[in-house]
Amino acid sequence: MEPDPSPTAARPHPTGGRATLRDVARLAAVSPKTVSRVVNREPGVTDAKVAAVTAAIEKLGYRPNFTASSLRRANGRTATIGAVLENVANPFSSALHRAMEEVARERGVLILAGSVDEDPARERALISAFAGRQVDGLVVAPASSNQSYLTTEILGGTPVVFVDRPPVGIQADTVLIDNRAGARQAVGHLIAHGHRAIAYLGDLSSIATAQDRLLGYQEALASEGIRPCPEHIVQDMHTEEAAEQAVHRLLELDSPPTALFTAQNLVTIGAIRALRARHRQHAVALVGFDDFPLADLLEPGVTVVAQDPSAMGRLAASLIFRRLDGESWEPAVHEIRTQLIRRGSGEISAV
Amino acid sequence: MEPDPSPTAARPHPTGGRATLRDVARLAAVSPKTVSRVVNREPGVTDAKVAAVTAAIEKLGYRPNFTASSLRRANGRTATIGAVLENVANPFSSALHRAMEEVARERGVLILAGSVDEDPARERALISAFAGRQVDGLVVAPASSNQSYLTTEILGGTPVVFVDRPPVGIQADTVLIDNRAGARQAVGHLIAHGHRAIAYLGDLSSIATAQDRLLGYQEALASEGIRPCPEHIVQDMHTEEAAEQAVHRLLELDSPPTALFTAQNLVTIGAIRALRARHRQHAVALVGFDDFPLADLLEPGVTVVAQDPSAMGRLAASLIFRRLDGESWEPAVHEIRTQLIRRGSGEISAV
DNA sequence: CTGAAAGCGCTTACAG
DNA sequence: CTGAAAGCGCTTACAG
Repeated sequence: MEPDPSPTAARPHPTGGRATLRDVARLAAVSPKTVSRVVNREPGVTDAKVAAVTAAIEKLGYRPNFTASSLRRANGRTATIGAVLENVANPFSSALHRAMEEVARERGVLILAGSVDEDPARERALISAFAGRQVDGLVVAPASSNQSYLTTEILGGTPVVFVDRPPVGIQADTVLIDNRAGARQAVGHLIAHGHRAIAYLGDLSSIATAQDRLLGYQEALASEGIRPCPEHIVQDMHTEEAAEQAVHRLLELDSPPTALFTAQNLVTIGAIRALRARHRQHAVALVGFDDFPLADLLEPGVTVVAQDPSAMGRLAASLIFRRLDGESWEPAVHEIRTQLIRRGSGEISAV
Repeated sequence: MEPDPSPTAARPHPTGGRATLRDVARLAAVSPKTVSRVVNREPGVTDAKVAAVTAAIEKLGYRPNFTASSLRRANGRTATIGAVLENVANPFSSALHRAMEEVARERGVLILAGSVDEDPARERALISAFAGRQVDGLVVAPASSNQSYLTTEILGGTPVVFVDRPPVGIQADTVLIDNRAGARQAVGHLIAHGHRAIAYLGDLSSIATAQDRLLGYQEALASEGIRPCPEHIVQDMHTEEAAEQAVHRLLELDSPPTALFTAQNLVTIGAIRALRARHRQHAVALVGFDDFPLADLLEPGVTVVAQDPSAMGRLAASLIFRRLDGESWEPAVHEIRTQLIRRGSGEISAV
């Protein structure tokens, strides 16, 4: 049995489906080429024909098929770029997305976005789906351990920019936070407030940014001649709950830390929950990596090293567009600076 | 001057650009149709030809042009749906987006998303750009005052679902929060805690949801025989700052409210800032409409009437897909229930 | 099991 | 100023 057409789905056109440029041409009694001229606002069509074509377009409810035109058009551009994000719903990714959209909109370009959720298979599937839809460029926050499979796209002339994490096995423009410097800044701030027993709580150690933040932590301590207690370094937490448990365990140690450096968003939140549960939020210092909404409304306010996802997104998008405009340069790494925001939790002094 | 090709952009194919199905056919010494069969995993091709084609694909770095194939394919589907959101970076929109993505991914469908920012012109521009790219369906959180211009799309057979706000001037599936009932629930909760002087603080009165929330507020009061003080009703706030100012003014009235019903997210945050600044957060009760991250970590925790954007997004996407699968029904409004979450701020009793 | 011809909706490259 | 022919990369509808 044929599926019933929707009751509201009357067909304005006898052949079913939408009106085409040809239909408009027929109704306006001109050639397809003339309709094309009118649609694309090319000059040199008599007013009478423009009027006839416009009327026919109106009458048939004709909408140009941009997809078909880009197949034939000289540059073949689809005016679409793909954004491979960690998770469109998390504040960092969605700020990136929004900033890219802003830059893209000025050029009439749309964004196709998708979430990877740290799944390498999904990274590849998304990129392949985007490539299949002929995106003009690709902004990728990589999750897999190697992106050399993208060589084909880059060789084919599609600009690719990596954000947040560096690519492996391939050269391409990359927009990163200076994670090491940011972590040094955070930990240095705690040291300046008299802390020496500073714990590191970080995300999956497989993630490059987590590795860099741990490095920065170690460097900051080393530069002050502090040797971190191995028990104070906790890695591989990817949820609030894991971080919460870890902080509980840390505070039950014989020599608990007096300060925490929480190297990722969810880890920061989890740590705050644990401190709250123990009524220690005004006693144990905390600096988090990555800002989050309402951090200033908590008590104490949460001191963070803030990233600037909007700046990253804007830069990533503009690199894409500059390449599409024909500019050319050797792929480079762009590092966006972090900013320490003092709100209280990081200014608790060691006793 | 011709733009220089990027130094890394060597051309694997003599004609420049990417390899096509034809190139593969030539290299594998088969017809284009056979390559098409292999690419689409159609049965009935000899192993030898499959191997030859696969090798050629590999050698040339061939990627099928899905856009071109959908132009010719019987159903013409692009496996893409468009999401017209308020702002991809706000938590409500991004939760909607994410939920739609989840449903879409199961079917290999991608999401094209864009932000309207309450600008009617952008709503139309986005929808037109999506339609031009032949999206299979459209999920729209409308900002303009009339959506009848979408009639053409719906008549053309493109499923359209409205979310968060009802469409005007057109019949289509719509997924809403029960704003009136939610507001009644919030205000009823405050009344149950002894409050009679309850302020309403709401978003732009031009927005349908804001109107419904005000109605719910008025109904809840009326049902208890309470007549609201006109000065306690403040509308048309669209930023945190505006809400903050408004709360300051309310608390300086001769008869200030003892409780606040903040009918939107940013308004809630702004109100909390004002209460904090006056150290009144434990004295003035507050119930917000719409949940937000960390609401439970503030002091007091923020009592809210929560919407369920994930449920809305899932439902909206599945309605699109059911229509695409050929199901048919009269357009209907689906109301998703709200949920009161008690966290402290709403349980402060009137003195 | 395989392929030649036609065509999806549009633009290019011409010719008049 | 206008249009007929060819073709973008692919699939359809056939024929063998």
